[in-house]
Amino acid sequence: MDDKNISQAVVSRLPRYYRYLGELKDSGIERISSQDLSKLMKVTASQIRQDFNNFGGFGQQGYGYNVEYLYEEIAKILGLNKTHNLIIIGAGNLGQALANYMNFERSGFILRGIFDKNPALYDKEIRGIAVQPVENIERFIRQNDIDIAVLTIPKDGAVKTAEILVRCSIKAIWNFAHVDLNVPESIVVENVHLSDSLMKLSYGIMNQ
Amino acid sequence: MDDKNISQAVVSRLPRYYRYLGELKDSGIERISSQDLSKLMKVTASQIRQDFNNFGGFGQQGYGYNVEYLYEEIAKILGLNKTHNLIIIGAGNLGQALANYMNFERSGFILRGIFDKNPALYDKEIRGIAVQPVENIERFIRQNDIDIAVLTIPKDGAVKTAEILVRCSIKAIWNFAHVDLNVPESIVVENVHLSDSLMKLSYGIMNQ
DNA sequence: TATATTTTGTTATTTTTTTGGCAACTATGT
DNA sequence: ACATAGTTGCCAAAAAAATAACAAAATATA
Repeated sequence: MDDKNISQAVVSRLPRYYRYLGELKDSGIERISSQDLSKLMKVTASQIRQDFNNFGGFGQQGYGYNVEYLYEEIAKILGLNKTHNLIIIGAGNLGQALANYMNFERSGFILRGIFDKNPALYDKEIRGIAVQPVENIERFIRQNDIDIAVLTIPKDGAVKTAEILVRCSIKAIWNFAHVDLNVPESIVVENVHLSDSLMKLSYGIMNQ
Repeated sequence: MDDKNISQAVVSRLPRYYRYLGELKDSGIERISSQDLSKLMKVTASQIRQDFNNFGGFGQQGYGYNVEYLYEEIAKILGLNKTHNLIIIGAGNLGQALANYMNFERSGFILRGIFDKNPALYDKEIRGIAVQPVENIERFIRQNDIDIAVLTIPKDGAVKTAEILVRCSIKAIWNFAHVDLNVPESIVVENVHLSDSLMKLSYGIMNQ
């Protein structure tokens, strides 16, 4: 199904398709054509068909796409039918916000542990999970089958912590630190550089 | 300086250049060639030169680029030499995290107000700024020269609030809600869809 | 049932983005 | 002062991405 080399551009668009299809499904729409979806999403119908056809033919001529079926297929492509255990490293404002904010369980991402280097936080519980010392990270990952580490610590700590995560053979890092992590190709890194995003917004203001 | 139509791909890379140049500057490096920078950043030297040349010739043959000069020029391109007044709408976990987390002032983004619809938060102060009722938004924006609204509320509220922001002629919206805002072209919208990002990460795990 | 309409999957074309190549110019060393 | 090595800015080529076009197949309609 998920073949050779799908371009990053295509993958980036999948979550948006998934979001729109979810909304269509929730509002009881059974089928949709690429043309109707293109109007809704403000992209070309051609792009929609091209994107889906990277993963196989999900539609039917003269009919269009079955919303629920397509929704489920995209979920599979994105791996949302599997569950992932994750830990948050850095229990500061952002770490706590992510722990509370994201509806992890509902979407298959299960928060298993929270870590910080500040002892003042060790008696604190977030969503029923106690904050642990960072020294425990390595053992915890190995013992609890953790796939994903969320890095919400300052950049110096992030680089050092990434080295630990590499040693534990973590599968993926969701990196909120303002630094590029240098890890082997086999480890997935998804960066969320909020300051980069704000700078792009600033550029946008400057240029109409 | 900021000419006709710079592609979004180029603009997206500017904050990363800015980050690397800042680090070079802080470590006392005076000059750098596109080739050395390309090794550091793991992109091609050709792309670096092309990107910079979209905005003018910042380098010198046989010398390279002066780090501090280039750093400042990129700051200007991104509009970081100007200050922007912003408000946060939604004082939940994420809104509070952003208020505390981002070093707004240092980077020219000045937090002027925080709004929420929950009265329980109105006596609360975040970074010395009291949380206000959302009913105040329109007047506050007009009276305090607000450029940017940060939307950290659920999607239903976000769509309705965006309509208010359009009426106030806000310049830009930093949107953390899981919905695409439908606003006039003249208003800059920068989306941070965290769940999209997590889905991309999930896809990455699936496909090695 | 026959016909017109809709709509996909796929190939072809166009556009955009990235990379390569090089003349012109600068710095440095002798 | 001169030669050598380094480096940009820009143009050309290549690669990638987006869009258009259309045959084939299904649905809808009369």
